[in-house]
Amino acid sequence: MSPRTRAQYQQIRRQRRAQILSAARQVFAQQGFHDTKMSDIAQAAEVSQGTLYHYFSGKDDLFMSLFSNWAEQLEGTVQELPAASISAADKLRLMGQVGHAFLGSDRELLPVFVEYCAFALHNPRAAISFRDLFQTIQHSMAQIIDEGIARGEFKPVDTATLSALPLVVLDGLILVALIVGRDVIVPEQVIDRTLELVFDGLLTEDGASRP
Amino acid sequence: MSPRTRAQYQQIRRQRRAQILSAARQVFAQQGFHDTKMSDIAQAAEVSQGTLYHYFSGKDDLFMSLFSNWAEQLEGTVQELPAASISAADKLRLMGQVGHAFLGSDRELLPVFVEYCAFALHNPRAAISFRDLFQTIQHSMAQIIDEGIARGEFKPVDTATLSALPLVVLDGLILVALIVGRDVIVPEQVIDRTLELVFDGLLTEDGASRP
Amino acid sequence: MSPRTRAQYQQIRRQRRAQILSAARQVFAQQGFHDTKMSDIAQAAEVSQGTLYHYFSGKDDLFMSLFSNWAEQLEGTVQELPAASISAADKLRLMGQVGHAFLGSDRELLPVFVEYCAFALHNPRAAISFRDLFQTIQHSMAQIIDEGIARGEFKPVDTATLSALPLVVLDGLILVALIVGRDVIVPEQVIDRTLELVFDGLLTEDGASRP
Amino acid sequence: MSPRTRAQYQQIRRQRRAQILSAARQVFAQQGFHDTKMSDIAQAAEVSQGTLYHYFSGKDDLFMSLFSNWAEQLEGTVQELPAASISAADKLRLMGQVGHAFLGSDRELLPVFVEYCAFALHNPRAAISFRDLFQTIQHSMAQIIDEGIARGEFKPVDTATLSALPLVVLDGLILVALIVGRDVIVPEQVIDRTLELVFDGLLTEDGASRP
DNA sequence: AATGAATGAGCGTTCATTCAT
DNA sequence: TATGAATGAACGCTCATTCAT
Repeated sequence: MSPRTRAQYQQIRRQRRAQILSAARQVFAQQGFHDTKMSDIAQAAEVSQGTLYHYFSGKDDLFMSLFSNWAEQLEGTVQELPAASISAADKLRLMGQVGHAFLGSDRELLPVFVEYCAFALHNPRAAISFRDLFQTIQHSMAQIIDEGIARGEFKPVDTATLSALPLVVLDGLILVALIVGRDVIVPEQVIDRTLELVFDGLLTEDGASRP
Repeated sequence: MSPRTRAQYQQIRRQRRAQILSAARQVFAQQGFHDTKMSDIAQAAEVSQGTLYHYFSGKDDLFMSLFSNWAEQLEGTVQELPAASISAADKLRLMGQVGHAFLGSDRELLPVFVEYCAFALHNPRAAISFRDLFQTIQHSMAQIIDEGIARGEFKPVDTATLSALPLVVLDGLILVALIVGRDVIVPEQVIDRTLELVFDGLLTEDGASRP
Repeated sequence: MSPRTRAQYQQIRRQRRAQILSAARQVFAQQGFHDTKMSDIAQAAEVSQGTLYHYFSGKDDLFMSLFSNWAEQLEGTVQELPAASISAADKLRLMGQVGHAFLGSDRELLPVFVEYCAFALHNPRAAISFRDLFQTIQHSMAQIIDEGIARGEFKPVDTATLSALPLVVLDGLILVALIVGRDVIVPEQVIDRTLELVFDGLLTEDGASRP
Repeated sequence: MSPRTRAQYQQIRRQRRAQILSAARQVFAQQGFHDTKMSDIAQAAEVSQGTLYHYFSGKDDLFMSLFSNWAEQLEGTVQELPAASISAADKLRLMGQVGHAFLGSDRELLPVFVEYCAFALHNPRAAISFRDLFQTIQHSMAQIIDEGIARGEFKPVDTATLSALPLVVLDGLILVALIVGRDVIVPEQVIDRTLELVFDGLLTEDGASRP
């Protein structure tokens, strides 16, 4: 009877937006970006096609919002790492755990991630979004390494360059694992074995003797 | 106007096919797979659209042939590595050089490569082609590592798992470098620094003392 | 919060309606009928889209109401002309002044007027509205001419036909002036020179004496 | 069997283009620009929708080509007038005949013409095309008037301004006649009576002697 | 084999209108 | 009455592929 308040409208919009993003995630994951029709998403979200355009300016925007949403979460997790009160080596191990979690929890999003990379090649805004994620992770990684060096845990290394490795390796793993299959490559194992290898090379005698 | 021999016809066909593939490589590299029209390729190859279909069954086939052509060359190069009469460590260094070459020589193909990965997510034949490349490289890598271990150059490691690293890292580097730009990441440096790090951890005292 | 009287409600409604029509006039004038969205009008009028439909049955109705509003004013002005206590020739001159005023005062409405004509081609109700305007003007014009003939001011002419000229010329002028621009044609000059021509006659004595 | 020659292809294209334009003329005339779907035109032309786009870049282009085609013919006719070896007054009468012909021969195109004017309000290219037509006619008219003045047939008048009249009056007539109907206005009569009026002068000696 | 005109299913997007609150 | 979220039919345009010559 009485008209909805502004707050009620905001609530409705927030819910609908989440509902659409959720549906889009499922459909994009199953069918891929290019084989997904807006009508598919509308159907999955149980709204009309027109409604999609009240919340997103188009298919591209919807796709990018999906990525942004997810990237924010990952960034949040990674940014907390350097502040933990554990050794730098353990922080690296935690970074590996983040990789494990990433590969495991949102598994349906992994193909979407790959398509997003291809998408970003020809979409500057998407590229910027990706670069921000990369630099956030790189920054955390650099902090950890530098701390390790300062503490005498790690040998002195080219921090700027090596801090790129986490996302590089993770991306590569996702790519390869999705295409060749888990029967050919087990990404979690690659992460763990690589960390071990790196530790052998990175740790000082001091650091290596840690319990 | 003298009637051509069968051999001459085959020669002409081979040339035309190469001509089309070359044009496709340029156009795909510049515009991306999805933004490239068959008419664009026809124009670049200076043939009619119909002619494309005399040499390839469709756009997908053309795209996959492009990848296959290039993968064969890479496989050839990598397969020769294990047989070289140098130390295992040097073979790893050569593997790094192959990465450098890959990143440098066919730079225009790198975006195509990324798109091919996304393409392979939803195309089994393309996935198989990619897996073959992966396994070829992995196999060579495993031979080198095992040889290094057998010779006492390398510490004993999980060969099966670590031999996945070359393509994983290379793929990740291509992905990230293309999107975030060379001003943010220099893939060749990452390769070199990573190799150094790995050598520190991988080489035995014996191997490490090599010149 | 005291309950409004019926009269107050009607007053509010009248104001809102005028507010919407005013906004519509601006937007239609700037963007044209087909490029104007109901949401544009709602925004300009600072009401919601739904409110528009409380005052007008739809976009067409809004457009036609705009025209009617304006046509009524023009009709009122023209209908007063014949009763003026001046010579018939001066009444014609006044008719020219009305044209001037029309071209000058509501200049932003002129494109809307042209679009309304195109609109009326396929909308019978709009056509009737336009015809009423035409016939009102034609009727006044006929009265003036007949009066002039009766008084001996004018030669006897085909009143019924010539009385169509004012709106015909005015429409043509609006059309042409809007499209080709005022640097190519100055409609006020055309009106004045044409009136002079009509008053004086084009032919010299020689030309006038043609058989 | 043998491939078509370049000339054969040109022939095919010319025919198809004419075929499509002809169909478009009919459909646009019947349904109006905005109510005409490309599929309607395709159906009327007995080609597929895609074919339309091989010959025109879109609906707008098709519409404008229609106008251009027809304007060229009218321009051709009018441009020949000044060179005729008859009196200037007779040339004016011929100009009137052109108007008659215009109103009669392509009667189905008249509504399209009106819509084109509204279209040109918001399409610069269309406006230019219209302006070219206007100026061509104006130029011919100016030549005739100047010749008449030079010969002593006509009184000296403001040629530049009055030469705008033909298209202005014709446009106005088309507009009004189409909307109010031929039972209310007969455009040919208006042309003829107006020409008579212009030739003879409206005012009596008495009226003419007014200050 | 080569040509290029023709196809037509398909899709992203728009926007006037409706309706629950 | 006022709101604005929701609707969904509609349409212009694309482009990989086919086919007659």
